[in-house]
Amino acid sequence: MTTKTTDPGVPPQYDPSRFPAFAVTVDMVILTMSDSRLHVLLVRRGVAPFKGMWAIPGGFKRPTESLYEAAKRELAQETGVDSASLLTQFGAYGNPGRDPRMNVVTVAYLAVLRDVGSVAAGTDAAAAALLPVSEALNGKLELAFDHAQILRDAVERVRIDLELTGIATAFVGPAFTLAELRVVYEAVWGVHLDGANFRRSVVAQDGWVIPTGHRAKPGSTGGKPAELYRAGRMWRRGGPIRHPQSRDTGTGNQ
Amino acid sequence: MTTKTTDPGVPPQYDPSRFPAFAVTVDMVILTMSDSRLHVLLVRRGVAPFKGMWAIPGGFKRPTESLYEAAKRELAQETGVDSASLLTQFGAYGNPGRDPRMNVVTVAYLAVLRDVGSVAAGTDAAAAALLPVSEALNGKLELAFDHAQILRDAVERVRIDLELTGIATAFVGPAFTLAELRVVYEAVWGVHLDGANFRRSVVAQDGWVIPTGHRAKPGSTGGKPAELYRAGRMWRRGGPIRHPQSRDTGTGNQ
DNA sequence: CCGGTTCTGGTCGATTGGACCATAACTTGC
DNA sequence: GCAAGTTATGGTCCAATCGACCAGAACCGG
Repeated sequence: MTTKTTDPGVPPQYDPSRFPAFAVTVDMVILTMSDSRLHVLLVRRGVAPFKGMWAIPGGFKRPTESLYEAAKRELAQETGVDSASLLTQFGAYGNPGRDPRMNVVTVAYLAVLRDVGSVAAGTDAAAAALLPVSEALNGKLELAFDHAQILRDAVERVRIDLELTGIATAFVGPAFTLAELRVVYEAVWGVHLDGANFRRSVVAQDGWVIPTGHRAKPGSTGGKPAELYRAGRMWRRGGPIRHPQSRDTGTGNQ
Repeated sequence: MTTKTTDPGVPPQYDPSRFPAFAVTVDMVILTMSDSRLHVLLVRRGVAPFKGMWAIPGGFKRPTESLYEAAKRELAQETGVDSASLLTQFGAYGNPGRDPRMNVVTVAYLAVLRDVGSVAAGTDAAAAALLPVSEALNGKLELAFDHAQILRDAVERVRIDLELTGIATAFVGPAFTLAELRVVYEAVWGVHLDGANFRRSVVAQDGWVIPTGHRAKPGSTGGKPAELYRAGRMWRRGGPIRHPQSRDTGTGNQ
C-alpha cells in the first residue's frame, strides 16, 4: 500500500504528511543494431559529478505525467524519435548515494530503435554517441552513477524478451529480410543460428512476420535477393526462436 | 542520466536544485501456496482514502537504505519473516493521482513465502488476510489505489519466472516432495502436468533438487510414500519445466 | 486381505531442433 | 557473356524431447 496507516506496528516517526522527499528520474537505455552489433546511445556529461564520463540519457519525472509518458517525452527530446518501436520499463534504482547531490530514485526504460540516422540527428552530436554495448560493459568506458549496472540489466532484459516476445522486429526497419532479423538474435545472444532453420521457425509462427511481395536488392557481394517481410503481431509468451543453450541438460548455462 | 545538465536542449525550468519532490514507497506482493491455490497477503485499510478496501502492504523508503533493503525491512515488519525465499523487484508505478494525497512513486516487489502460519502470526490478524489471487483479480475484492494492476503484474511475473528460474522451490518448504512442487506449477499456470513426466524433467536437471534420504509419510488417503527433496541451486535461464502452451504453433497463447 | 490412492519407472509415437546438402538467383571480375 | 563467389531458400535426416499412457510398488482404510 501507499501509506502504513493500517498497520498497527508502524513507527510513529513515519507520519505520511512528513515523508522523505526524493527526486524521481527516468533513464532510458536506447539500443539499436549497427554493423551487426548491439549499440547504446550514451551522452557525455559536461558538469560534475562524473564530469566527462558517459551516461544514459534521462530526466526528471513531472508530477502531472506517468512514468511511461515521462520516458516517451524524454526519448523524443533526446533522439527526436516520436514513436518508439518499443519502450519497456525494466527496473528501478534507488541506492543511497547513487547521486551524491540528493536522494534520487530512477526508473529505467529500455527503448529499441531501428533508425540510426535520426538518432544521431536528434541530439547534439558532440555530446552523444552510439557506442557498442560490449565496450561499455567491458570496463573500457567509464559510466557515471550506477549506469553500468543499469545497462547490464537492460541487456539482460533484451536477451530474455527476445525469447519471450516479438521484440526482435523492433530492431529492424519497417521492411526487412530474415537475414537482418537473424542478425539481431545472433548479436544479442552471441550465438550462430542456421539460416535455413531460422527461416523455418519464423515462417511457421502464424502471423509474426508477413511477407510483402517485394524483394530486397542484394548487397555489393551479390547473392539471391531476399524476400522482404514486415512485422506482424507480437507475442506475449513464447516467441518463435529460442536460445540454443537454454534447453539442454544445463551444464552450460548455470 | 540523473540530471539533464549535459543536454543542450534541457528546459531551463528544470533546474536540478529545484526538482519536483516525490514520496517513494515500496509495496510487496506476498504470494504463497495454500490449499493448492495461489494466495496473496492483503491488509484492510482503516483510514481514507480507500478506507475499508484491501491493499498490498508497503511503506516508505528511507534515504539511507536501498530499495531492496526497504522491501526486506517492510517484509519483516509485516510478516515477521526475516529471510524471504525470494524477493524480486518487478515494476514501478507513478501515475499522477494514484494517491490522491500526494505525488507517490512506488516500487513493487514480489515475495514468495512458504510458511503460511508465520505469515498470519507476524501481522495483525484482524487487518491482514491471505486471500486467493483469483478472487482478488476477478473483481470480487476491491483493491485500493492501483493495487489491482500491481497484483496482476506480479502474477504475470511469477508465471514467467516459473519458466525461467528455479522460483518454484520458494513456494514449498525446506523439504518437499515432487508432487508438492508440481502443484506449484499447476496452480500458477492453471494447467495439468503429468506426474511421471514432471519427475523425469526435474531430476534430469543437474542440481536443481537434491534428494534427501528420507521419505514423506503419506496423507490420510494412502499411497506410496514420496521421496523428499531439498532445493539445490537456482537457474538464471531456462528452468526444467516449461509452459505447455508456450511452445506450439501459437494459436492458443497470443 | 482387498480395493483405492499415490509414487515411480517404462514404453512409444509425434514433434521438434539442429546439422548438412542442394538448388536458385544474384553479384563481380575477366 | 561466362566463370566463380555469395546469399537465399527449400529438402533431408538423425537425435533429442514432449506428452500420453501403462504397469508395478508401496502405502492407506476398512
